[in-house]
Amino acid sequence: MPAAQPPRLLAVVGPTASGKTALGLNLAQHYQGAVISADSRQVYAGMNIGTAKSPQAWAHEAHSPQQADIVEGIPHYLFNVCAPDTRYTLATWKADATHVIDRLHAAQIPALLVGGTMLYIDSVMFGYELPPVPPNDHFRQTLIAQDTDALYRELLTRDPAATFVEPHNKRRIIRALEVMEATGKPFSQLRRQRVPPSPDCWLGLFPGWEQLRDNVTRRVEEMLDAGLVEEVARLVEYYGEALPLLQTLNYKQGLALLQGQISREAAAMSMIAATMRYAHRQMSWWKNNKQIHWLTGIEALHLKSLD
RNA sequence: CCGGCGGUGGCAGAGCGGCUGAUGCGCGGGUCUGUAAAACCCGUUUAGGUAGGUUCGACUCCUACCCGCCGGA
Repeated sequence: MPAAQPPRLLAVVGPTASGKTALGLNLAQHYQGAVISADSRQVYAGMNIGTAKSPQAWAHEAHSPQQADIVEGIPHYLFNVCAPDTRYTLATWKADATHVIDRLHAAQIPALLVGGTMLYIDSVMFGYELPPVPPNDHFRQTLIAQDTDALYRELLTRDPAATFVEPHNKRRIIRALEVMEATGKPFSQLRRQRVPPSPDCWLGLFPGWEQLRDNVTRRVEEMLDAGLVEEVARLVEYYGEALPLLQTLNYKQGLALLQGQISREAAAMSMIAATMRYAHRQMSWWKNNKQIHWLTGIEALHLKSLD
């Protein structure tokens, strides 16, 4: 629970369409804080409607990560910080978020980490120390053609403790090999390095599956009405239909709709199903985090009187 | 009305006269340290239109009927 003392760093998590954006905004207004979006897709300029960005934060041009978009008077960081054809990963986000948090703390401004990208939030809240190994496209390309089983055997040969890497998850196996290639150290060792869990507060918002489905259903219609297909058309025009980000939830269906492959009704149904699936994965992740104080939507409405 | 083709799990869709009837999707659960709205793993408990027949044994062969699609009168 938020105390009378303003938090330095508060994570507001919850599945997509749970209402956490509104909750985060309310809390930020209450504490006179700033919001940092912890969302792997909202970082992209030009991906506005399908990522459920607040209309006030819609943008087609990227700006500096240190610059905030203002929503209802509250600074929101890490929206629109790169173009859809650039690589922006966990490490990029963590570095940007850390800089913003440091600056906010220096100015005594509470930072509210609001978003649904589980790994991103954990990276900051648990202080992940990521191996300083940027993606090596050449290295990856040479391995991607190889047999997954052979790559896995090589991984275990080089690092017998790396059994937490799943045998068929080629992407992760290659990443582990990439890190070892660059550092010469076992991947399992590097992964364990982390600072003690942050004492800061976690707030979770989950209104229940039925309510969530209602929210999602409504939001999908709103996205289509707001011009999701036009947004997709714009992305296709600028970056081509092979843009990997077009495989993102909502954009994938928007593309199919744009190309006349499915009806609007079918697109909406598919969007709802995909979003609910994502929500399940999110909840599955947070289930293990005992630090989260879970709220339902109704409790969240009364938060202002809780301090 | 005649002829042809087809009816398999929630959906799509294979093989086979006898061994647990694939596989994909969906659904449920899970993993997670540089693609994470990604990637990967596990599960989904007696699924063969109906009625007969042939056979030691039929989802598989035969007959009739029902239903669907195509073509012809």
